[in-house]
Amino acid sequence: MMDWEQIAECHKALADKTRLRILALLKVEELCVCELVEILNMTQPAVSQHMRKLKNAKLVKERRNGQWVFYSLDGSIYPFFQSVLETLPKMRSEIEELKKSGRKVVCD
Amino acid sequence: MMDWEQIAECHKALADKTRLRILALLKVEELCVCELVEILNMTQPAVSQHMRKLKNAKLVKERRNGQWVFYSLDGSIYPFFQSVLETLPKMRSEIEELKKSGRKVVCD
DNA sequence: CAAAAATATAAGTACATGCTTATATAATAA
DNA sequence: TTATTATATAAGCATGTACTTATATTTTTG
Repeated sequence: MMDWEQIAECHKALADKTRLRILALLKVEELCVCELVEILNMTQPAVSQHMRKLKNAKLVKERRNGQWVFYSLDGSIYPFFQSVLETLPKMRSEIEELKKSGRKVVCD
Repeated sequence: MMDWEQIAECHKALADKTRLRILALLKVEELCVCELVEILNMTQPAVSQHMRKLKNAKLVKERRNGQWVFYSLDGSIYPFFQSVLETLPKMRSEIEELKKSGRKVVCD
């Protein structure tokens, strides 16, 4: 069973418009920080700090590939996480824009 | 469809240990402020301020009966609210304690 | 190795949050 | 009507949050 503090921590991570948008973007596909910087039009440290909060709350996991760090959804420890994600507005078009602009990171 | 700001507001309301406990208590039955003050062992203004946040986020609704204001769960506008509630630790025993101590409010 | 690119961390600042105490409002009871 | 009980609101304060700019770390490339 989960304790009060941990459930509250999870909702603190969800209690910010920018982090909700990040989660909605990761629902489409994994993304690295520099891609999120482009899409969200925010500074790199601001995005990095949001990712740290999401990671500490165990809502995302990271995977390093070369110079990039790719983030993807996790959240499996919270039974309600999936249904929170389903409520978020769709962000597919923002990622399409990124691809069209040629700024999608391609590696491997 | 719900906007980012409103979803974030909802999670801000859920991002506090005390408010999560209040919701878990209201899952058992509707309660008035003075009962919550007893159970949570907090000052009355502190509880009132938490109830205002929950009400503004549309997670609870209020019903006045005489000098008491009874709060009960709402949250129907958020598709994920029910599954958030199901994750919360049980609080049935705390309300049993209140009844045994003779501090349960009886009216009508 | 030195330079470049991606990311993380640190310090500073403005604003939000959760409590406190004091006071206001509302309904009931004497 | 006056006192009592329940609740709400307001102001003040300590702490937390989300950004900023500056700098550190990590990996790749020449």
